[in-house]
Amino acid sequence: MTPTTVFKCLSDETRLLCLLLIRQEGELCVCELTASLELSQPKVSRHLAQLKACHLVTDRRQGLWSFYSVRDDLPAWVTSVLDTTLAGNQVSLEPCLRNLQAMGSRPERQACCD
Amino acid sequence: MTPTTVFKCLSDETRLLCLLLIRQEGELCVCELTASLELSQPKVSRHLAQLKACHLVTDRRQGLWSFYSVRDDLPAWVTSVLDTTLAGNQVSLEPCLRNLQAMGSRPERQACCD
DNA sequence: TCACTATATACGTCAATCCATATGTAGATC
DNA sequence: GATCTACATATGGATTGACGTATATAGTGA
Repeated sequence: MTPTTVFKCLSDETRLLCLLLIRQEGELCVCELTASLELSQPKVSRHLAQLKACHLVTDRRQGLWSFYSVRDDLPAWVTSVLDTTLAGNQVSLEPCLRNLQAMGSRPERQACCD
Repeated sequence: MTPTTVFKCLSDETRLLCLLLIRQEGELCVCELTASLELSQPKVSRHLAQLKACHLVTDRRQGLWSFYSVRDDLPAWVTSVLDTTLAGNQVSLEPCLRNLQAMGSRPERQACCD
């Protein structure tokens, strides 16, 4: 996991917002992210696939939903970069979080067995 | 200064290494960076121009040399991201730092008046 | 089995980005 | 002024990357 690879993942707005939202909420599924970001499903899905290919997130399947979360085995500096970015940019997440709150029927999480 | 803009700057290996080396050494000129990274002068110069356009570095002219340093008025989270990345990736700087040491006549710094 | 929902991927297109090479500019020295 | 050094920028080509649209897959429930 080279710094360049990591930053390339964070250099696209859709991917960065997905990652920060997932980090903030702990776990989110694709439909929550599309509602939150007001983006098309294929677009979100494609970027999540990239985040997964770069080993920044993992997914687990529960029924119809794919829940994504930030990997817990990341190098310390990567986690630190993520959390610092999250803390320093809460403002840009606010509209997304509002959309998430306003979302009708968010899928229920079951006890996870990743 | 949006996170996406910053990470786009850090997502190219040449730019990232330039930035980390500059941060580590405090101040470096173009010829020191080209020697350190073993890259062509136009390539280094072009990436430095991008870092400057993104407001991550400043330059000062001293005689023939242009000295670049990381801006000291960056948002706190940006500085933190930079220093965390630097601390977590010392290994990848080692060969560059060796080249820098081995460089023949490094330009002398004069008392700066940026 | 059939329909429905959530998600993933394939394809073609367009824009952004990086590079090498060549050339321009500015300061220093003779 | 002529020349040299350090640095900056312009150009054109090649690669990468993001997108919308269409389609495939997989799980659910009637």
